[in-house]
Amino acid sequence: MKIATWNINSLTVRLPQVLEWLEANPVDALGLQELKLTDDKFPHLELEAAGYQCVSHGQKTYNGVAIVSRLPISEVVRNLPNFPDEQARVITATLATAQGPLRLINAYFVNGQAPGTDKFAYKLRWLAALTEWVRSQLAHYPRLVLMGDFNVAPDDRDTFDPIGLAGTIHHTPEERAHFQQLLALGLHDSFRLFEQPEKSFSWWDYRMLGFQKNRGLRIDHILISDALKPQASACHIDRAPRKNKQPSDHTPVVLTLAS
DNA sequence: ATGTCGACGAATCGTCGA
Repeated sequence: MKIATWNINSLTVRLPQVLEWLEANPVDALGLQELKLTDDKFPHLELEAAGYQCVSHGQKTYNGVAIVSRLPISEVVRNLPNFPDEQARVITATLATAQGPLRLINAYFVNGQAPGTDKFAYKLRWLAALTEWVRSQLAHYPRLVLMGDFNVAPDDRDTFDPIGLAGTIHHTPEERAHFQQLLALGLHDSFRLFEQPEKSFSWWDYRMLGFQKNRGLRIDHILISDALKPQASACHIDRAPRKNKQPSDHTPVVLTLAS
């Protein structure tokens, strides 16, 4: 089975690309981030016609996440129960797979703007709350996936300019320590379980020909629990959608689990 | 620093967030 994550930067604008991508890449589950629409505007009919059930946690203008799945969805939790938040950033659900229940946490991590700002402080508080949520979920669901737009480049391989961008947002020691704390819960960065091309990125700035120059970051991740690790057979970044005429600034990451 | 997007409210652009 295949599971993917994609920050689509407005589902209103990108729905045709999502449908096109799913047709070419019929994954079992897709986590979306930055819907930028409310739940009443979520395009259930169009995705159902493509064979997918969806659960969403949206809001107007900003943020918003959804799980799009061919597998039955249950036990949906919106946002972090331990962290009251007006921003819609997390949706957690159970997928009924042939191997049993799989707990899927799909998140749009806080951007954080810059170290020293209020937004950065919010990012660190949010990260701490997320870690506790993942810890508690792992205790109940050994088969667990945490994926989404992490807004963290875990190490120097994950940025086009490790020296020039050292200490800036996505690259700070605090953010990277939080990423390591997530791994310490018993999770694995599935992308790094396999040999990958150098300079593999999942996001490129719209400005200054970022994609054309491959000035990007790897900030979209799929973390899998110890129990799922033996099943993982591949993980790759699909750069193709970034070449579309009106692309998202992010591109999908796809995990393959052997049955 | 920002050369790009997208949403929004109020206009036919300015502001915010990323």
